[in-house]
Amino acid sequence: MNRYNFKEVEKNWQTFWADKKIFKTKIDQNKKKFYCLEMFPYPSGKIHMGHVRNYTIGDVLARYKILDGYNVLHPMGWDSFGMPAENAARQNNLDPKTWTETNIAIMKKQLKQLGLSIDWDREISTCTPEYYKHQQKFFLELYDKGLVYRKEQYVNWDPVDETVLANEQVIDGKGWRSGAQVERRKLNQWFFNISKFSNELLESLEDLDNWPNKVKIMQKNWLGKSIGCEVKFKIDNSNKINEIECFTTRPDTLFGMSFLAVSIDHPISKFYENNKEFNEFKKNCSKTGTTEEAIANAEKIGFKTELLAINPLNNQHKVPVYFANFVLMDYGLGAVFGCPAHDQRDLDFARKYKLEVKSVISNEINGVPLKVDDKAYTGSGYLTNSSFLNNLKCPDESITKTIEHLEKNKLGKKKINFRLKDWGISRQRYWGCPIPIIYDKNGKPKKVPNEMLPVELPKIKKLKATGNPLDQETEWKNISINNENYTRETDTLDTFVDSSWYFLRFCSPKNENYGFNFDDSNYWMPVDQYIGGVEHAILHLLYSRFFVKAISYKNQNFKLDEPFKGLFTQGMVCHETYKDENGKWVSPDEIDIIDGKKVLKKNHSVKIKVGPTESMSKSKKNTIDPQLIIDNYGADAVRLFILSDSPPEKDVQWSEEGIASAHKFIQKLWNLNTKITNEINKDHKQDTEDKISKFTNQFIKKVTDSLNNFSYNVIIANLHELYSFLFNEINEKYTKKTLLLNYEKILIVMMPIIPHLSNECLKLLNINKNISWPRYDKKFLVEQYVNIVVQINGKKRGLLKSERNTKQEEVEEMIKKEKNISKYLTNQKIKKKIFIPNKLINIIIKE
RNA sequence: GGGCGAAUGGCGGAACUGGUAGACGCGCACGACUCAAAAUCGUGUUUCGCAAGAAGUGAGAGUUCGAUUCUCUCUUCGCCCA
Repeated sequence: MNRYNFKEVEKNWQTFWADKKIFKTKIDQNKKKFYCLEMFPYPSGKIHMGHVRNYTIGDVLARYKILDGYNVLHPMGWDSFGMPAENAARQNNLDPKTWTETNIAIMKKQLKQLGLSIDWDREISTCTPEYYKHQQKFFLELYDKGLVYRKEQYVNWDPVDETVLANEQVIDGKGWRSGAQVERRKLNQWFFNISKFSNELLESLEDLDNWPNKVKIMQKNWLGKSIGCEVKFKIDNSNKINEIECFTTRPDTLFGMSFLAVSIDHPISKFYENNKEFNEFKKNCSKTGTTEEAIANAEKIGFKTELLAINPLNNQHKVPVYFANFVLMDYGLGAVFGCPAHDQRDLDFARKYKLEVKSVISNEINGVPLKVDDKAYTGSGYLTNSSFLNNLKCPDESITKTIEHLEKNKLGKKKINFRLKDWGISRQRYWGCPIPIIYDKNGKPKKVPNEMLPVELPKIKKLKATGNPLDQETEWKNISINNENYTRETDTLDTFVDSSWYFLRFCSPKNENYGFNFDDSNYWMPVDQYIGGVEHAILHLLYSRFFVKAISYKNQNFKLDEPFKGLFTQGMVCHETYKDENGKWVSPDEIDIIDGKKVLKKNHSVKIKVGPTESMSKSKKNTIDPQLIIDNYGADAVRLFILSDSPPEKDVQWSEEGIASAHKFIQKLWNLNTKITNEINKDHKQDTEDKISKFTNQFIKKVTDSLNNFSYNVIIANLHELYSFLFNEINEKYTKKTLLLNYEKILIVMMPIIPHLSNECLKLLNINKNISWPRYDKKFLVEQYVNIVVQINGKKRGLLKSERNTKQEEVEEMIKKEKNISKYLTNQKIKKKIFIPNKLINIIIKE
């Protein structure tokens, strides 16, 4: 028997698909469209197993939909701006562009080796001027719509590297590269007004039925809608400041108030500009990071002013006003009132500054206030100690009633607040999309004129270790328009902007005047199935959703509520971890297995400690290079294995045994094909048609159902069942016609999973007609004989094989004849019988 | 601290709207082929028990004729937010 030469076969098919442009897609109004998109990769060097899994899952779906008669858009591109290129450039003195392009070439070749059904004519790369030109136009479009603005914002500043750090680059308050203590510094930054759409972003989540609930909840929490109240507090003893307005979600605890806290950036801070101690305090505050977590975990500190605020509910009670580090200017109004008894943060603050702690909640009507020591009480109960609010059920009734009272007396108003902040898009980096803004000599920002777009990145010979690279390019930075001198904006856009609209670009990747063509986007959008890692559950997906809403905003030609109709988040690829005697990580390819024990390859006597299975990462050295696997086992084997062991949404454990077994199975299917081809050619006279047709139709149903549920691991199990059925069944039993008819369908069903082998087998059978997804015939799904479970008192006591639709009385007769079952019934009184046709009979007897 | 989810053999996992728990694969054991090994093929493989049988889906309760599936409490783990 000839061995399957996967190298040759896979290469031939990949060449055929590429040369004939089999997966090139055009608009076809007569066909239903299906837009299948996987999150595009960052070109970091070569593909990793995570990519293999992501793109295999997508490819199975795309190929299935093509066969099922859809017009499928399945594109691929490169998220090619970003820090790694800049870091690599700094370390090895390379041009980020060259570095990126080299990586793209390698990874594209690798993706092709996986046999993906990609329309490569639509390939895009976000770092090309052809792409980011349109992004700059979008920026200006949003600028015109009032959705872009500039303001001062705190950033993480690394004083040694003289650069701004992203939150994840700050480790324990220190810069990831320099190790210097990170400071908070204010910089002028550009923002997208995403918070304008907070409510829409929240509400249209409801319509996303094909999104994982988990992701929707994460987005909901991120948006963080809270219903509260803005309350005005009169200031008693100042002739400059009359009142301070606070936002609160718990106005009902006003009678427990013991201080007012405002942000150091609050407008009233201008009255303390010359106060030495206040400036000292401000400086202290800048030592904490900018993340919510850092602020939450930092010690709560305050600066006491001489001001006294009055409780608006009784106009009597006076409390001190503090500047505090835990109040942020961009949440609510930058001012809160503190009720220590019922808020942990306020309690910590009150204990530190020895402020009053007054409990205003009791667990019964007319009860005593709950005692609060070092834990604030935030649960439910009834208001007490609260004058006319006493005995209101809290939190629900008490909050509504308090707000009603405040509104009626013009002391405050109901306010819906979101946690979501505007999206800061300025990055002090080189390898990103330049912001198309220039400044006149007064520093006033102006749009770069349309005819001067794109603002291209200048070539930089050597990136300096410190500072903002574009800021140092004086020749590029200074320009003159109509004899007026201007300086360019030297920040680039957050790379999340690049990926917020690439799915639109795929609809018309070559469109010249605008990022996409409306006819194209109307046909293709929304993405029917988006597939990627759950790590993008919040930011990337939220930003993309915002972008689509922002483009639709005030737009006659383009209306789209949501970019991604369906979302699927796949799990990670994991592998065992290994350590040697010294506790150093060891990679899987440094390991041999001798007598079932894992030992170090170089020195067979050194035993390896096997650690837990964890997601593949370079730092733990437990990565497997897909290239080696493709070379040794072939793409079909890789696809088969990466889908086989776990459901796609869960983590999968990569194992050497697993991939080897997948590879063997490919060989077995090939041998089976040879065997079947021989039988077909023999064209036996007898025909047991029903058996194979029944199997084939059930197989089609199972696989089709599993494809629609993303139960791809079950499909692989079905393939194994298929193999053992055909291998044992086909000998000399079928006519050529029957065998061909069924086998052809089976091969088509296998195509999405293992396209190379299935196509090759079909070719050898000379089947060239139009291939389409087979329909199953329901008549073959109905079994003539069924197994009926016999239970006595709910316990299984036997199985009866009977004809379909056998009546209860007949089943009971059969039971009487079966000694093994009827023995349980002798001399017993039957209380009850439950009969489910074709399934089960349960006989209840008296104990 | 809050939210969400998960828990099934030695391992990964399957089980449609409550109706035969453990499909399929890995591993392991035995057998065939072989001088031998690899490869391949076959048989077996939840636990206890020689067997009949009994127990069994993280633990405990509940609903039901019947619960891996539904409800409640708890434990452990994972993810997200703080």
